[in-house]
Amino acid sequence: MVTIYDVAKKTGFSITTVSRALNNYPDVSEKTKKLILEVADKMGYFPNSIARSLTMKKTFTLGVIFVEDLGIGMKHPFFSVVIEGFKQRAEKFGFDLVFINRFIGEDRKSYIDHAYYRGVDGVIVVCSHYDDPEVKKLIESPLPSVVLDVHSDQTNVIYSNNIYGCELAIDHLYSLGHQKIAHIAATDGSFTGKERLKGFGLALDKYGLTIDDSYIVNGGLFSYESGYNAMNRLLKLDDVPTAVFASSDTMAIGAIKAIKDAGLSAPDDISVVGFDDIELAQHITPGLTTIRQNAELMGRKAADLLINQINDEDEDFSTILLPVELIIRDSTKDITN
Amino acid sequence: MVTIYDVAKKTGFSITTVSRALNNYPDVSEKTKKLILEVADKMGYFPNSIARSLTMKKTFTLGVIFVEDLGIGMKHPFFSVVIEGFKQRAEKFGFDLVFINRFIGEDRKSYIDHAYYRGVDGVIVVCSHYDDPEVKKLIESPLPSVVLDVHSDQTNVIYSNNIYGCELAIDHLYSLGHQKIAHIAATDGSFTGKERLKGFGLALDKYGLTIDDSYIVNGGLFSYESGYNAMNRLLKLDDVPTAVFASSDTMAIGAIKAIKDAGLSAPDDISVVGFDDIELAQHITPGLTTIRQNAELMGRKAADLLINQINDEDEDFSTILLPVELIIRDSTKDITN
DNA sequence: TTTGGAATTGAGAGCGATCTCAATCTGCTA
DNA sequence: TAGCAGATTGAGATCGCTCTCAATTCCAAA
Repeated sequence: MVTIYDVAKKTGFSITTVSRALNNYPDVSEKTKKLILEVADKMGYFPNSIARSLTMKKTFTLGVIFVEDLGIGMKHPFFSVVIEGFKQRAEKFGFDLVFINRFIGEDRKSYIDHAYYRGVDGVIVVCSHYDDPEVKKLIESPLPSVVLDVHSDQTNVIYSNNIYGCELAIDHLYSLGHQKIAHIAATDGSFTGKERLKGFGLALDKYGLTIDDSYIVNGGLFSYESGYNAMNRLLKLDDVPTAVFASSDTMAIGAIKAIKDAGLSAPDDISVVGFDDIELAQHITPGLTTIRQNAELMGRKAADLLINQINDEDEDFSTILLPVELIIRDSTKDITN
Repeated sequence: MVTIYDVAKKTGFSITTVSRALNNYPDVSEKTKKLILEVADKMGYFPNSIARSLTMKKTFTLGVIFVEDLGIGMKHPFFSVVIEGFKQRAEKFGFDLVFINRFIGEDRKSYIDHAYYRGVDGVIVVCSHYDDPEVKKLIESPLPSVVLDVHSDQTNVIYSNNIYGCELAIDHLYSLGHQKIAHIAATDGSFTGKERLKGFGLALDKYGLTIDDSYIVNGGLFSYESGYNAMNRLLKLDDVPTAVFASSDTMAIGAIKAIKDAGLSAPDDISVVGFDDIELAQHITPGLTTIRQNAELMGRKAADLLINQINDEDEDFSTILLPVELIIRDSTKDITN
């Protein structure tokens, strides 16, 4: 590795001057700057980020904290898209991504300790629980952060307009003649699950539909199995609903499977609406009608917000509400005639 | 941030001794070690990885290099699973993952420059092209590396038994009575694409089936669209094949779509076999018959190999061939009766 | 009580950069 | 030609840690 010392020796200037030239400071004469840059380039010099970080107390790395119960990590169909958007944007600004876990070496630590240990300039927290104490600690810490799918005044947050998304879903089902609409809720303590449950209630209210408790089934986690099991419970009801709104696409896909396994058809017997519009939604049969969240945009916005916060220390915290969109495919059906 | 100096001052020992105690060196008395550890813990001390890296020339980070033409990055249905396996394993050994791109700040650099800039201890190269010059440079460099889906004697490599996988696929189709078997090849310059094309040829040979050139369609990239377009070309043939073996699941799924769009059915008119067994494969209709690669295992093995290489500098390079498995679902059909 | 080797501890250099402050070098004015 | 401001350049500290080598302490054997 060629260091700044090597360049200094070769050019005859001091390391100070070399450093200045390399960083394009104004107080170096054009002539020497040109010379130094040339030599540095010829020698194949590039800075050592570690050494630089030590003095500057800035690493140009962003931490990714991925809290989730499913244990699927990067395989998550929605959040992997978010991360990719985040990554591409962050890289534009020269930031690299580091995954933050709860360990330092082999010792169990908190996320925040690990983030400080690595010296990341900021973190994005993905898929967090509403009241995870570690996330709370992190949000309240001075470390710049942006948190997805949580509401807070103490940091930057981004989430989709879940409430409106639910309204769109119910509007759609209602317009198709459905009145017996059930909800497969995610009650894993996530903000998203709560919001969508709330949005479901509000939307039913809008049409004066009564909310039958037995029509709200606790799906637990946002998983295929949860959706499958929840749907089976709905199918056992005396008065089976004609439509189901699931809190996520994964759940909806599980629900459709349960409907098929019961010898019924979606959408002929039961219409199903999901939430997220993951890649899979368009490929399954029937194509899943769902509420699209713009995952890529979520990632990009998160990067922008976080980097702004890092650069302007006293920037106020922002809350960004992203638009959602109804995507009509084949899992919902008009039952008016 | 509490540093080693703070702990030294508090305990009255020198930083040398504190460092030793913290790192569990044998040449500190039990008494002082215990005291130092206690105080450090009470003060909330943990090491600064940056400073440590600067002296040790080791960062305990692994670089992830994700070269692919599709631009989908972490959304890749197969490689995101590999990365997740790699990540979980690496974390067990105290390594964090950093994504390596081709930039340093805003300047275009090579992957290897970036890797050195970040000081990663090793890199995993995913989804690389057979003869990408940058990947080649990296493989030949002294930086420990493990490369997936490439063959090389100059570094550690891991890939699935593609040839055998093809044999399994053709065995299956042949046993169902198919003789007119086409291949949607990936000719994007990937090792995998080449191997599978070769494996396809070998398997046909085994049954003495002639290889009709028009039955081998150049799919280009491993993408849904490639599969779709390639299938359309096959459908235009005078003698349409009864079975298609696609070089990847994504392509196979695109092919099935093309078959449907042509008013035909998979598997009733044309049987389709994929390769990879991505998550989607089990959820689409018809469920995709495919050759399963163990992506998670691939990631884990990669981590083990890489970390071994890092720890034992003069370890020989390994080539690991992973087993594959035929997964029969509904996209293939017996046509003997 | 010496003594010598092992155990324990500490001083100081070094990792590769940035940054402050001081020194030197310009060129222009008086 | 002296003086001075502004432009260039450099010396040395610093970031937080590890590591080498030297110094000190300890304790059992002589």
